Amino acid sequence: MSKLFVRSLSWETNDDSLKSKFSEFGVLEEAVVVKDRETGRSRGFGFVKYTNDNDAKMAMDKMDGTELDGRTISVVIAEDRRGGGGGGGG
DNA sequence: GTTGAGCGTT
Repeated sequence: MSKLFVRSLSWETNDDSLKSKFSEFGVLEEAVVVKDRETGRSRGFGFVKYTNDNDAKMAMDKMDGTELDGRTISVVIAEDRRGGGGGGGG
């Protein structure tokens, strides 16, 4: 499993816009843009998960530093924040 | 009608 954390996203960037762009580097298992739960606006960052670890690194290396919707985005390996990790912590 | 560092929700 390879999850990527996209930062510096434009306010107009949506899940579809993000996917449409990253989908060119590999098959996206999930591409979503974190938005405010109240208003629903984009918080400026999103997540992208690839079905292949290689594709993830490719996109991360390729997309990172590029421009999206007019804003230079940053792509980095996202950490597993949600979920305490199956099997209980040690 | 706004804002700008960061790791989300079923």
